[in-house]
Amino acid sequence: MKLYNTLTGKKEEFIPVEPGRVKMYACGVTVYDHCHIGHARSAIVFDVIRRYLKYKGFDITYIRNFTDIDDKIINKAQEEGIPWHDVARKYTDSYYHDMDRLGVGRADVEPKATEHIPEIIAIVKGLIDKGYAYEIQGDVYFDVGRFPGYGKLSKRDVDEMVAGARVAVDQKKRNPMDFSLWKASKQGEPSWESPWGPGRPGWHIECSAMSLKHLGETFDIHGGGADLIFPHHENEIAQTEAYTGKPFVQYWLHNGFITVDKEKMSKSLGNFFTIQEILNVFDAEVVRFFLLATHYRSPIEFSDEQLREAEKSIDRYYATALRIRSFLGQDHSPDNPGPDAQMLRNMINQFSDKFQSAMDDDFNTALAMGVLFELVRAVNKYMDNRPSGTQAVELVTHAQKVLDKSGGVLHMFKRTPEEWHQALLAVKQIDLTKEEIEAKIIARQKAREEKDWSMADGIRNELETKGIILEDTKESTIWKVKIT
RNA sequence: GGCGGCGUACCCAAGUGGCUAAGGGAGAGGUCUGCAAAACCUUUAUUCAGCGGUUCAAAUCCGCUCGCCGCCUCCA
Repeated sequence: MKLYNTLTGKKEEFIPVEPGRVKMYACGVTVYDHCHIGHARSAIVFDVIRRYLKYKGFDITYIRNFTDIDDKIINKAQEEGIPWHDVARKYTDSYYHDMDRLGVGRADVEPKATEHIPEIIAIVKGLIDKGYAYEIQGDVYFDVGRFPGYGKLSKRDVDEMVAGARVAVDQKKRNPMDFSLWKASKQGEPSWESPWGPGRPGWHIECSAMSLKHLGETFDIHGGGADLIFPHHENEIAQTEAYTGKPFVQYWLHNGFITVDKEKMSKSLGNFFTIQEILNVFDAEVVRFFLLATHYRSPIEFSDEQLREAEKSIDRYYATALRIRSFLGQDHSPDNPGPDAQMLRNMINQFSDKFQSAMDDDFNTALAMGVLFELVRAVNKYMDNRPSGTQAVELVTHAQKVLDKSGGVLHMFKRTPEEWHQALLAVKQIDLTKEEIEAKIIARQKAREEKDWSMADGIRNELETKGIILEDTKESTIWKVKIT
């Protein structure tokens, strides 16, 4: 298995520190607002990576943190006139609500910064003792000049950064690049007692404290959005390695951004769509598909059109799933494996290898989904010839199994076709119940038996104007939500 | 200014040295169907932003040019 390591700038063979075990940490969110689709991307990408590593048989420990104390949370608390911890709780709840809907699994440990204050203080103290940090008027800064590897992740040179610095230099710092480990609290701000007086953690130290506590000094994978490379992850490396004297992380993984009109979606530009907004119009699985149809490091342009295409693809999958089920439920007395049996058998045999080699290549979910849809087409083609008999049943059952298994890794295609259409009924706000539709189908069926085509077509057209498509098969008539 | 990345068909998107350049959407034609829809088949890139180079061989490596984006400030 190869993965692209930001630290080396290359795809590398994945060798965990401890054979068979993977320790992974992904930066979560600062809980000061609702999550947007960019947060969803990061969460889903690492969710899939986690699931795939598990599928490969690794014993994985996955940590994803919450930053629950921060300037933005304090500001939000002032804006809303509520205590800061209520802000944190409110948006933590919102995060869970969104992620549960998107099928993002809970991490093994989901630590919060405020639950690790003693650990944070211990590290800050240790860094001061070792001469890597200094205290001024209750603030503690990391002395970047003392850490020779500074810039190795983001490929930056400290002197050049200082020369090009766009941010006002804090006079208290020895070096403009030095960053906060501990911040003295102002009057009325949340604070914790520390050897440097009342204060709160700096911006990066929490991740060091939490990963150290839950994963140890050196672990395998650390992930997050590409915007965290600098300064967040660079600073994490500096403070953690300075503190432990050991390598911090083996593989750094960073997901690309979501763009709108080619520009990065971000809070400051205001060009973002919250997860809730999108889930009002599209099913969660559509969002998941949309995000996984592109390699995780590439930018994704956000658009309704792309989401609609994702919706069509999923619909195609469930249409096939329905066909498979009805095929398997049929009478299979004549033994006729059909002309494409060998072709399908070959496809199935190759499928798992192709799927895995796609995923093994830096988690290429886009390619993996291509492989999946190749098999979908092959199964449809096979069933088109109306094969029958035990061999045919065995083949189609096998195809269904391998599709299910790889769908499980992506955490998609888990529902029944009925559940999918039921979900679409809700999300498209179609003013018909399943029962009403089924009653119409029965009425139409009667008309069809009487060869009253105008009546039958009238019912079909009536449903179509309401967004429901009818499809007549040999066995029955099925309904689907119209996708445009 | 420094560093990094991207540019593949009408659209989205895999492919990073060598079999016919995946897959999806859209369009066109066909099979099937009471008619449809779905499904399937055929079709849409002798070509991968442009130019030059390396090589027996390049979309893939190197150089230059053009265009776009990201990070350098909180940011997934």
